[in-house]
Amino acid sequence: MKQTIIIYGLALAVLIFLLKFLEYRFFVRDLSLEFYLGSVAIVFTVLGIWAGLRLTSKKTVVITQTVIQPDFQFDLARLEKLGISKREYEVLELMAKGLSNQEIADRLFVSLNTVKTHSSNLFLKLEVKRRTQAIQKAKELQLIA
Amino acid sequence: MKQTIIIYGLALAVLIFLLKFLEYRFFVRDLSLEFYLGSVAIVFTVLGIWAGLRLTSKKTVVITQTVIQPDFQFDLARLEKLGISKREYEVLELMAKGLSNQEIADRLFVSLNTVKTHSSNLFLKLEVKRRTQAIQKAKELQLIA
DNA sequence: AGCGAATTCATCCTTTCGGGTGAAGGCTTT
DNA sequence: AAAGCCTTCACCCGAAAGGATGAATTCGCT
Repeated sequence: MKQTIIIYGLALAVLIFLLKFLEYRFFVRDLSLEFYLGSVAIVFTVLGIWAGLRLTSKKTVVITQTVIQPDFQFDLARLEKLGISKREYEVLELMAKGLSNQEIADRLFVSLNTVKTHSSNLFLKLEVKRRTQAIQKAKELQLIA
Repeated sequence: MKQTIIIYGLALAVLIFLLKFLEYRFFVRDLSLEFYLGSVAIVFTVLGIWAGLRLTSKKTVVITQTVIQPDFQFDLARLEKLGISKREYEVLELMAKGLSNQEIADRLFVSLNTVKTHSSNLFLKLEVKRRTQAIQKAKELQLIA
């Protein structure tokens, strides 16, 4: 979250700079105000869409590999029984990929503290003490692949 | 999709109307251009974010799939190629079971420092940075079950 | 006997984890 | 409106993990 704001802020600064630059360099004021506003609107719409995408992007990596597999089915009932939320599950997935809390935070666009909260709750719900055990147990319970 | 575009268009129209209205009613031109632009930027950023969310929140289906390897066999050649020693391998195994360094030390009857040395060397040889990654990579390489 | 690898342990230091607590805002249900 | 859960974030603190380096001992092999 903090990172996203920072990036957005930087982009904003750059854009403002560009606008002022254009304003003084090419006398944009001479152009119609509507055109000016339109440009700004378009740019920020795109920026907004980008931010929106970043904030909700979820990489769905499909591992394709042959071999007969006894289909792993997403046991939602099991998740609910343990009271694991969607966000916590996302953290669990990334955790199982070997990412550090900071890396998970960056990927989910939340703060490190948030990830720590989620992981702590995860450990409680999975009744484990460490992330390595959480990964193990999650695999045993077929919560993750 | 279509609905989103329509709503976006309507919102756009309303905004334009509002802007023109403000412009003529309250002489917004007298306000600083920066303020005017800022408002537009903010509004369209929000609109963009909203649109981005609408366009992507359709359905994030997570396709998970397990891939189990046929029979696992101890590939000693692979171990040697990586230069992983017996002791390091033992540490790796216990590590993969979710044990802490201290627990591994107790189980192997060595000191904590020794385990840390082994694990550090393991990380170097497996070219990873954390134990979770080491476990992953070891499984990929079929070094462990 | 000697060389090299493996094993063991240590110290110092930094980073990462994890526990505990509090809190704010959003969303849902009652 | 109130209650409850989810999500987010913050702060503090201690434990665990990891990096760098040095060193002693043992073991296998020539």
